[in-house]
Amino acid sequence: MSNAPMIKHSPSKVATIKEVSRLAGVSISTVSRVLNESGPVSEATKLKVVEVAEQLNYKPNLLARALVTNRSGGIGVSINTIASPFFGAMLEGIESALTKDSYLLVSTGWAELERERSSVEHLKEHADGIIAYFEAMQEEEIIRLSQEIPLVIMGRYIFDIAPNCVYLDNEQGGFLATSHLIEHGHKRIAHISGKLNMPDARARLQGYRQALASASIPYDERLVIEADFSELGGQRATERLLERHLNFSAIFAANDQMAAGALLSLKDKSIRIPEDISLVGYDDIILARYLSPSLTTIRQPLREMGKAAAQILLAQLDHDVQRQMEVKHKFEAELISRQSVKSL
Amino acid sequence: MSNAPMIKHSPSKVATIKEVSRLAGVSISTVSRVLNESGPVSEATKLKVVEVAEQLNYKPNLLARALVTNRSGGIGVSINTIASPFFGAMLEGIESALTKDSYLLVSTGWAELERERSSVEHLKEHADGIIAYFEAMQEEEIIRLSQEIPLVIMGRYIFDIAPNCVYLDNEQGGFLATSHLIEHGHKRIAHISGKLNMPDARARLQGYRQALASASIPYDERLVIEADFSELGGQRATERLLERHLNFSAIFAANDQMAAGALLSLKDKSIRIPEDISLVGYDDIILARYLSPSLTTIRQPLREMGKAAAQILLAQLDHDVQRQMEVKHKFEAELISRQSVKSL
DNA sequence: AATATTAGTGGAAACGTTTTTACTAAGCCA
DNA sequence: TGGCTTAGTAAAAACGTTTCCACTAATATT
Repeated sequence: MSNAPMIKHSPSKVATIKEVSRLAGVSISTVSRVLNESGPVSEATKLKVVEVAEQLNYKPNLLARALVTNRSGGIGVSINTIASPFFGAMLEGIESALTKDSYLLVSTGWAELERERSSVEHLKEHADGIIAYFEAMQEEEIIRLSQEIPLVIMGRYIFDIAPNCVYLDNEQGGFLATSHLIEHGHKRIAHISGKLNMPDARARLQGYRQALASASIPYDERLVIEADFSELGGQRATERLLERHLNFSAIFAANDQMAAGALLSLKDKSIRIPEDISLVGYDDIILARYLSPSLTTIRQPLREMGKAAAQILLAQLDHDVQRQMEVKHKFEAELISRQSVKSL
Repeated sequence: MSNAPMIKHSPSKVATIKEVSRLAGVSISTVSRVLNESGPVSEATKLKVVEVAEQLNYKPNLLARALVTNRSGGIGVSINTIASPFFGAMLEGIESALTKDSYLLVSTGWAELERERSSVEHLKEHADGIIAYFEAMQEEEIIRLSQEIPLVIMGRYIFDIAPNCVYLDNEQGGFLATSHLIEHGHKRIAHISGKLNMPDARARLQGYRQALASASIPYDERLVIEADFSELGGQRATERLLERHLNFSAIFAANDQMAAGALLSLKDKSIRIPEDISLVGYDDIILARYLSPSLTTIRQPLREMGKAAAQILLAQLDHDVQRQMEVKHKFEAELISRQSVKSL
């Protein structure tokens, strides 16, 4: 390393509005008016100012601007984890909706209450508004939080702050998945649910029950098992399910990761998919396409939802209630049919 | 929506340092000294100030602080895309190294020159320093950029700014992958490389050649084909490779996505893996574990590398050259052995 | 013709901090 | 005892903007 080159940082004195005003022979306020188009300026001075600004390569100091306008442009996003196709897609959607002078600020909460709290606390100090996917935090706390800073909640419907929620119709999604299996002749359908303290998990289970009911299939609670949305959880749940000897012909897992776990367990026991047991997941993460067999699943329009969340937040920051309402809040799930389901 | 509740934002006047000073009966500067421990203060006043600050729930306005210190705390990260296990892991590593008063600012460049430029241009205005993974941007431009703002480059070694590079020894990685195949008795080994204008791709190819040479296997350029790091590219490359009828028994693909594409192509032609052809990928993205057969691959310690990049940048921002040098810059690849390789 | 509006401009306040400078009183060394 | 350092504090400058206010000159309105 001793022969490694040293990097010289040219201090490169950046031009301030003051220098622009001096060189253009006008006042600071006039420069500001020209650059922000915030007041009447004669064509001649406008030209002059723009020319000088260009020549000096003047870039307004965003910190100074932020201080006086009390708007930094930061949009904070709090999610469970970054390295997941689920949140990744959401983030991409959010980023796609950002305006030129806003920027994306990411912080992870790891689905733990304390970390979700500190994540959001941190964002509160730096961002103008927050988009959050909370897993651990309870409604009451979220509502309180939304009184302190503009907040859009993803993946969850909370009545008190409904205009600030972007969510999937999970009941419809659960219904869709289960109906798909029923249409393929399945009657004994197991369900691996997520943690039932989460509204998402409850809604999917509800959709499952609805679909059964619509087809006049009796609900058997022994066919339903609660797991934790993780791959390992899916594995364990499947094993316990098999131990019950309930003779089911299909499984609907409340997310793809659990479905992947189920797949591993079944393969382990030499149970063939879809010949012996059909499998449906939920989320359509990238993985689903690559599993073998590829996984039939429910797709959430995550990018669109992320985009909507950002649009709602930006509208709210502009106090544009109209625009905020016009954005779509409730999204519909879609069934992606692949190879893990077979007709009985 | 007409019955949707309205959210009332309590303006919740936040306390300023001025009010703290008034209530504590001291000057503003004293408050600042207490809170930043930046000067001598008597025990008595210290206590008083802390008490009042606590009582008012005083939080310094970070924008004001940033203006005067000329440090926002923002760490900008420019990457190809967020929704990928590769960059996701990197981001997690970066986030893990951030201090309490720095925050993560993410922007995507989509591997296109223009977008990489605007991404970084945007970050320059908001962040104190930047960590970037550039795919399209050329060395010369990167070097110039690094003179304008503290910049750490990931996944690439650039001599002129070596102390600011965090990268994998890709030659060693290519060597590892190829040697693994050779150890399993393979002699005719094809290589699907990435775009060869990228140093990573060149280094991996170089490692491949080194391994062949070490085993005294002659290099056959017809066994090497250039693709673009994408799944589809891997598919096409495999098909072209097969058309050449070169009778190879193994493929080393320069990343997992191309390996996944190769897998699809081979399955399509009813070629069995690993019985007929062995396959090694590179990167160990999550996908690799789930492919069928699961993919033997080369792992980059992405989290560690992201963490190192952040540490280097933070050290540099603190003008701590010592600390900056102590962080590891060059990382070693590791072979992850799974089911896609079989002895001949 | 008198008055009200408006375009166009500059000066200065304000945003909420950190930091520099200046001052006082006390302790120390010679 | 007299000058020198130092702890402890306050006042004020500085950071670089936006925005409010005041002013002039020109134009429009009555």
